[in-house]
Amino acid sequence: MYICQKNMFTLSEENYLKAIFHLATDSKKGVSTNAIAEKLNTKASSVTDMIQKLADKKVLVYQKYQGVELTELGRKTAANIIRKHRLWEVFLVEKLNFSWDEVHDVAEQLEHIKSPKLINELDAFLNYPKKDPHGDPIPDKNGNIQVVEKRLLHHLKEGELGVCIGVNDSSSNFLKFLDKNNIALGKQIRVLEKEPFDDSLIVEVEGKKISISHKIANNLYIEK
Amino acid sequence: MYICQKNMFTLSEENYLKAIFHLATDSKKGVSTNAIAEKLNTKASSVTDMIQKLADKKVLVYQKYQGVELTELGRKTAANIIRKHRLWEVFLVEKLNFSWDEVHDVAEQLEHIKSPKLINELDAFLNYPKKDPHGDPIPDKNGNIQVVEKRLLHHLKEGELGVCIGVNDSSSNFLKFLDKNNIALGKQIRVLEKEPFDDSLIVEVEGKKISISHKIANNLYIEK
DNA sequence: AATTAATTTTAGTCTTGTCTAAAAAAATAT
DNA sequence: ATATTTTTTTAGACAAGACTAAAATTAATT
Repeated sequence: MYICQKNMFTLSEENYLKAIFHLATDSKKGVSTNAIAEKLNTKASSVTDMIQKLADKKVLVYQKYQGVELTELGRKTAANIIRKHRLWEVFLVEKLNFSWDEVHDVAEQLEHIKSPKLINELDAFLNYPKKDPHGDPIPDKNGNIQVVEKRLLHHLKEGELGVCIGVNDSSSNFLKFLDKNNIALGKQIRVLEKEPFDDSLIVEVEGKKISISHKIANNLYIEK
Repeated sequence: MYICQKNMFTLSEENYLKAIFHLATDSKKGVSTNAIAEKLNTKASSVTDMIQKLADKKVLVYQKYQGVELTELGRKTAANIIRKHRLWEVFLVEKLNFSWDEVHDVAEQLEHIKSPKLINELDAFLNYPKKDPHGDPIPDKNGNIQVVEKRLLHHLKEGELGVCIGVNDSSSNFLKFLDKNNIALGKQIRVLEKEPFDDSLIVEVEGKKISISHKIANNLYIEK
């Protein structure tokens, strides 16, 4: 009978799994070595080393020069890390007075704490939240993630109204911009004008007109 | 002008500092290489390597063959880790339904999370607790630890009564034994008999007589 | 199809933190 | 005071995870 390894994955391995998971849901294709390297701020050669190791551990399938794909085990493991990350984010915002632009770095550390009881109790303590402070769905215990129907603000037509339900970028700078302009999850946004020259928008939020650059409109999700 | 390193100490370095801190308060003398090795379940040669590194970082003073002593910086750093450990223990017990014998391993991980805001907010959220679930004092922000006056149950005389205020050993087995016998922090214990042959005691807790071995009596603190 | 460009892998090195075995120093015993 | 035991340090090795530089493979162009 096998004894299950206590700390199944190292910190590094977990970060690779998470990165590959995110890249895979973005592209629906095999994930390339370079893409992983860029996401993790490391070098392609380091990635090659690690994905060989992860392939040995059966969390992904790897063919030389062909990128990687997560196995079911790999997906579940990654989803569990993301579950922990997002639950901690909820905790930080709801219980410890963090704002949504402050949580990422701390959650990045907390997501690696190993204790099933801890995360289940935290889930209960927070009343089983379904979304994190950025509107992202929290995977359940089994690694299933609810699919959120959404589109980018950029894709709304002139005159259309939508409710902000998420962000594509969780960087502090972006989130602070949104705060400054009174844009938050649940707020209504109406596109008044679309400027074809630079793809910027004039939108109305809570009665105020503001100008929104293409980059901003491309990182803000509106309910479908 | 110097830029202060963000993650000043590695996981290993923090564990060494904590171990040395605990050994130093126990013995009031210089801490020996072997003692550190035993505490950390490692080898003396590894300890020598690490204490040289920590001496370079000015957190301890090291003289070949003479053991080590923490500097003020070293003490503060260690106290801060212990502060985090104990605050997390309070959180786990008070908010997440952990029992006092379940918290140690998880707190051992959580104590290494780097975020001053996190720990200050946690402190406030828990209403600035002064003791952890095992009765140990929680260091303040500046690394000061309140000295708790106490003595071992073993040192009570026949007929003496005392209030249980702490444990010397936080192992799950010991704490479960205490639970089983209704011994908890704040409970009164009276020594009825002392058996000289094996140093065991007959004590009364909540009206019940129980027999306590020397080892138990040597790990239970009574208020002074 | 052949050449160039980009991506990926290999080979070899480095750092951190650990280990074993052997040497050196200190403590203890005779 | 000398011999023995214990403790501590040194020397050399190893694994994980990262890096650089060079080689191999695939993709893109002409």
